[in-house]
Amino acid sequence: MIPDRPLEVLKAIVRDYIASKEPVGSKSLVERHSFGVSAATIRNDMAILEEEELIVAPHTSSGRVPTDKGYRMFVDQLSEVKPLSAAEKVAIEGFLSKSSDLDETLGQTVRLLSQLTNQVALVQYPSLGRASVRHIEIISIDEKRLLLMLITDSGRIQQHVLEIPGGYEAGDVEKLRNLLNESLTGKGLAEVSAIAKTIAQKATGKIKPLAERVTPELLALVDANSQEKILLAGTSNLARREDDFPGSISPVLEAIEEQVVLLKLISEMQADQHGVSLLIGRENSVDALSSTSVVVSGYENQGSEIAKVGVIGPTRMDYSSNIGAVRAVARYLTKSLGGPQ
Amino acid sequence: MIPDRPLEVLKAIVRDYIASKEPVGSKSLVERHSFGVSAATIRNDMAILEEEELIVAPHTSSGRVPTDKGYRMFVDQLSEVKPLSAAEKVAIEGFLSKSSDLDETLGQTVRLLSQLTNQVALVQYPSLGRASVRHIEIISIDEKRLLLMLITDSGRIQQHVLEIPGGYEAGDVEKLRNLLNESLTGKGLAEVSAIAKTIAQKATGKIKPLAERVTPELLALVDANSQEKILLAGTSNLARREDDFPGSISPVLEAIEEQVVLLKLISEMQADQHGVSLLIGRENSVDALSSTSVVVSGYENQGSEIAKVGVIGPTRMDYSSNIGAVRAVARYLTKSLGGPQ
DNA sequence: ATTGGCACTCAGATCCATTGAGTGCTAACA
DNA sequence: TGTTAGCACTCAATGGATCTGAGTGCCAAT
Repeated sequence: MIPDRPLEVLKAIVRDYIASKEPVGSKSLVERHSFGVSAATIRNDMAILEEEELIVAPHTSSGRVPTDKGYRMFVDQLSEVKPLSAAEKVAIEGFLSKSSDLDETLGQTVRLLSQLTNQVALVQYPSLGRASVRHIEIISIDEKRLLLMLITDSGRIQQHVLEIPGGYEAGDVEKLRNLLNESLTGKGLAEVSAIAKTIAQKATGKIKPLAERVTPELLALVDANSQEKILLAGTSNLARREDDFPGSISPVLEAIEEQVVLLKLISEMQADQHGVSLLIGRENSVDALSSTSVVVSGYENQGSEIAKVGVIGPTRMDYSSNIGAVRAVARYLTKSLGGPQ
Repeated sequence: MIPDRPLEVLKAIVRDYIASKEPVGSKSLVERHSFGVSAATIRNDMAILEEEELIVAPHTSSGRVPTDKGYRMFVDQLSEVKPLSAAEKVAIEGFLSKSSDLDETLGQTVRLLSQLTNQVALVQYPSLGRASVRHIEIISIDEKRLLLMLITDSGRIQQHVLEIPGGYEAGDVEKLRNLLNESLTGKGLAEVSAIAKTIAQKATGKIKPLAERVTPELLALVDANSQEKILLAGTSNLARREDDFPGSISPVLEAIEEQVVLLKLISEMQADQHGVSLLIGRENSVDALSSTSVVVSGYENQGSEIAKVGVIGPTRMDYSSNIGAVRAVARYLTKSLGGPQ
């Protein structure tokens, strides 16, 4: 176990390093903070911290820098996070109270979060594990094309245009729509595939060919729907902090653009005491992201946790305020989505 | 007018500089190309080019680098562009023949183009100047919410969820939908706003409150629809070429993320002889983009030119192949969109 | 018009000495 | 036992000073 004062020293080192980007030494430490002991004593404490691999010296004789493990201990010790300023709260309220459309809401959220934190913000579209069908709609576009829509109770809307080479009759479309809605509304997405197949078989007479054309597309929509999706904003915020990345930022940007990688990463994260979860540096398994940290929180849609929202930035980030911002935005997002019910 | 050989020298300089990123000098020039004259002669030619501000020497005594004006002359001289490889053509065909959904098609296109060129690719959503209403749909989501949809003949689909605090009756919705479609289908978007207002006034009896709730939202959809929109892909490709940008790339990335700026830029561009239009370096008015070039081509949807697709990258880019790729992708995109008609 | 020759320039590499922040250790101290 | 002052030591960074070489501009000869 690490004694008290060394722990304080660690916190001070993290804070100073985050603020200055310079390795911090014993002298500047006693100057800036009032530990009531001399630099030599601090040096002894720092030796302990180095022993524990919480800090490291970039060069034999220079100040110390927190390791991933050091940051981790720092955030775990973090009892309260920096609350948002009044102005920030107003900004959040204003942004999120506008719209009731899922796409818009998520888009605004992610832009807001990136502005609030000056980091790259990300939001995951509601996952479909527990979602169910709210409504299925088939709309006539022209003589040979239909628009098939699937609306889930999580508010996600998926649509696809399909060609009907031989044309169709309005009445048949109407019948099929009613049939589909009767059998599928309220069912979980997982069940849809089984049920839809029997519909195609049971369908009688004229609407059979139409049903056989439409149901596979419907299944494709379900699939596309359960495909996870991420929205990003503020990529340039990463570039602005170029020098926090050893070689070049480009591999980092590439990794972030790769949705699959990001999805895997955040889906494995579990919320901790603050309702917020974070991965620091090499704690994540993606090599290109070894000098970034990810801060996410789950948000809820109509009462059940469904997806994550958060930021990604250099390990040397202001954890306290980022955690605060992510948590606040997740809460407001939950409120905004769950509200109208 | 610039004599023949100096022009050839300019071309050689551009090509060598694009390939090597090193300022190119008279000696390496005669080595790599067979001009049949000595380095001293080339130096004289280079003096002419410098006089014309087509090339410039970064330092008093170093090789020359093309200026924006030099690049411009180079591309204007470019009689044929590099054709795509067979593999690239296959990739394009494969990518674009899949889907008939506008969103998907544009998304795939932009990713394809960014891979093909290793640049940041962009595609503008069809503009709405000449678009008209194909269909308006109102779908019941639950007791107190409706989904309003606007489908234009350019294939763009816009939707919005709206709350009806007091609830509504299915029959009224049906009536309103029919009313709206009867009066608006086929009308240009510009006319919609005038017509919709009279509808709200003319609506009688029970459906009047509903009409008054819905029509403003419909107008909002039209607005949102005529708002231009751009899709980007491959931002990390810019970062990979960091050293082509003087200070830092971050202002460049910021400018590119700023859709308004980009839209203004590309909407002012007019196609030239290749069906492709380009802005080189400071030819564009955005300061942050002064060391980038933009290559765009218009694409058509159902026969009328509606929007642009292209790439943006460092001035020191391979114009020949980028022009080729942009042109090819624009053509295939036109084919893919205009096809199903 | 082209060329060989030559003096000149200047960015970049290399080397070296200096500086100073910071360390680790030890011996004295409370 | 924990704290401190003192001191020798390390090493990245800084700033000349020097060297090198690719490349230029110009001139006289062809």
